[in-house]
Amino acid sequence: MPSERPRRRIPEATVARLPVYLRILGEQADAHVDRVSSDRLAELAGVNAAKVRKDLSYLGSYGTRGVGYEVDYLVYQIRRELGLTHDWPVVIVGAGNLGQALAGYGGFGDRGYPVAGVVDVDPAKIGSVLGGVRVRHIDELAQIVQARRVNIGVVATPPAAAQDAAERLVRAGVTSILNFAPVVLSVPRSIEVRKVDLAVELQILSYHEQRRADGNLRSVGGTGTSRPASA
Amino acid sequence: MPSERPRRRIPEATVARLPVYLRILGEQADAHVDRVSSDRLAELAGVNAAKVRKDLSYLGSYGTRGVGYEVDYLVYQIRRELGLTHDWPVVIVGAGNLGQALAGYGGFGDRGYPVAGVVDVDPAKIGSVLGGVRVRHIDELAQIVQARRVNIGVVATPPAAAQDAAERLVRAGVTSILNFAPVVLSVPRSIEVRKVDLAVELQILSYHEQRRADGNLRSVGGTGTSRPASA
DNA sequence: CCGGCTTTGTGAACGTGTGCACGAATGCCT
DNA sequence: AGGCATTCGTGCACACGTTCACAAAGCCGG
Repeated sequence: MPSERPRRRIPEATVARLPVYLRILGEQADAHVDRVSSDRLAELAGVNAAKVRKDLSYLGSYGTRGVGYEVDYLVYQIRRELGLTHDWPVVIVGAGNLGQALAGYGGFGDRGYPVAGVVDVDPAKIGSVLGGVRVRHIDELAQIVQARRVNIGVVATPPAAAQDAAERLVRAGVTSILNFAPVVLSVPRSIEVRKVDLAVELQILSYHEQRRADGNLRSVGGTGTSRPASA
Repeated sequence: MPSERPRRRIPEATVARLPVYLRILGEQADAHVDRVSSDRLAELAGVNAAKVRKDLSYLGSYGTRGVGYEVDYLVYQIRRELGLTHDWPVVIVGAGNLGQALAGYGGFGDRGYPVAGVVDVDPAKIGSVLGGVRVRHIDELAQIVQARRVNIGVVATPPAAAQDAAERLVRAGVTSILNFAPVVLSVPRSIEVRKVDLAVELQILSYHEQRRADGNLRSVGGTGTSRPASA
């Protein structure tokens, strides 16, 4: 058993793919498949086989030449690298539509990210219960973060409140933020921020659709009685 | 008035930033700011100024040296490039929690992506009304797509149903898909797919938290039951 | 025990994205 | 009108990411 220390510095692009491999490997394990080749894994993940091998090689040499990778062992190694050997409680700021949906969504705690708390500024929302958690006032944020040792905060506020929410999270001791507000958060460099923005995704898609249209039917060259939708 | 044809192929990385610039510029316009420099825009977008200039240069030469960019004009150019001069109706497959949330979420149609339809397989869900749209049976998908000229489909089904949903969307004529299911969709290369996956985002964050913990308290050489220190 | 088959791990080439640094263009002030 | 300060546009070098191609390493059949 080669229990090497996983040497470091995994490229970001690889880190972003590891969760995908992990999910696929989990499915394979459920299907009682005990070995996969990089080729097979690549096919299932929709990427290149060489990329799979290179990605996995950052974890260490856990494959067997001529055979492939043992599913269970690989699952274990990826989970370890992603820090999934224990739970990471999260705190949600904002109990509006999105915050409610997130807290209510079961597959949050199920997957190792239990909701340690939901906070809001609106007194009307405080006290209501979301996904088994009572909504508390945002002033209690620091207390929750410290008591439950929360490292990850979720910003689910309206855009105008997002920056303040982020600052409160940072002050409370959170070091990673998942931001759902369509706002660029300004936080210390040491804080890790990821953004989920529906509007951005749709606009990227419509860009491609637009190109498609431009290319195909160039006859319709309308400079356009353009109908701007309210940004 | 340099009304050039938008020539060239814009790099994906740039396309992904244009929506961010666009939102910021919109805010500036609302605040009656009529000119911005690349420096200012970079600050607001949280990126490098040279990157802003290079990104904008792909749209054409729309700045004025020594002065900056005219906000309104830039907004217009970005909107044009992103295909936001007209609406892009979307169809949502899956009327579960997520589908309901998406359809009910106002800022969908408001931003140029009206919900042309919501479909599901479950007879129990059909007929209910979400965000002003009646849920219809998935067999009506093709009809909706053609009648409303839908190019963008949203997959909001459980994982097991996602691939089928994608195939139906493609068959119905949709050419771009926004996928919320934690599944790698297999579709023709010509179809544009974007994925939004909460679990992946959280796992990327916990990876970084994990590293932080590993680095800080190296004394706990353990198998990973280490409790992360909140930095 | 050897030769052939399979599949990993990785060096090297290539492509994409980033950031610096500077020339070029423009407005403003004297 | 000329000089100065400002800011864009972009060539260039470097970093990062992807893909190819192949030697190394392991399994299996005879």
